[in-house]
Amino acid sequence: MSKQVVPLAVIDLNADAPCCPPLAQRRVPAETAAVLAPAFKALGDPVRLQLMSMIASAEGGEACVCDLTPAFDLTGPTISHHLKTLRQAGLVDAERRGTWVYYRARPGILRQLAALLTVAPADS
Amino acid sequence: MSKQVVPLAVIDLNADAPCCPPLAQRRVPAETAAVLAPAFKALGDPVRLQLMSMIASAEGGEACVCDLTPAFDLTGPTISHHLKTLRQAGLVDAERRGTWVYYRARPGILRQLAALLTVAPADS
DNA sequence: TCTCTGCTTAGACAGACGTCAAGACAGACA
DNA sequence: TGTCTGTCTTGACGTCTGTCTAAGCAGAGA
Repeated sequence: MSKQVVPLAVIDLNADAPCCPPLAQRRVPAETAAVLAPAFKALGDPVRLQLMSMIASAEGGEACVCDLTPAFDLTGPTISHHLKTLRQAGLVDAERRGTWVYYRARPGILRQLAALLTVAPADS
Repeated sequence: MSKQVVPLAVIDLNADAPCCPPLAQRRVPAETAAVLAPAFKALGDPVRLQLMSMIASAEGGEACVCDLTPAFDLTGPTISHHLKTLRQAGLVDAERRGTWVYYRARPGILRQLAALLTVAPADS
């Protein structure tokens, strides 16, 4: 797992414009890879991928933990742990309002990742 | 790490057309998540992200292991291990020609992943 | 056939990850 | 204020991952 999350902020993960050219267009520099790989890693678990999707596709753009937890055969702490991983990867934001905690997706970084994976329309 | 790679082939990772609507549009079903998460996981390491980029952006669409290995401060077997991971995730293909082994990216699955991460242009 | 080069596989080890149980904390309501 | 509900944090345990060294396998050339 080559070390741990690098807290580099050289790349603005919240910017709307893609930070980097597509992966297939130019070689990704080591610094960029170190920043973006943790985000891919966070999406590399089926539970987190579904959580991310549930949050991003939720009405109003945010989802309550109380809605997320029952959707899985996992305990509350485990879901909380996965949500923390998504938060640390910069993929979601959390906010407590009263009893419940609400999670909201950060579209900026999703755009960065999508842009990086973009491939020319016809060359398969 | 929630078990191991699921060998499901319900989703055609080589199809050119996206298999699934964007993650932020509709909730990703468990089966889809189980198939696509390993691909994200494979990209979740800085070394593999760079390898993938070097292969996908190489002239002629393919890269020789002999060109990839010297680009990292890692031993040959370690690079070979990472390439195997990318291969098992369906992200690249390998072919031996004479003495050297060449790796080629599979644009289909990259398109699937990019499509899944696609976000509406303006909602951040 | 023999030897050399290049890549993969096998085995081992340290560290990270996924999961759970138990406890702590924050807010709502009587 | 006291209690209840709901969520997060902490600690522990088993498994997986990333890396290395050593060994094995496949072609090329003498």
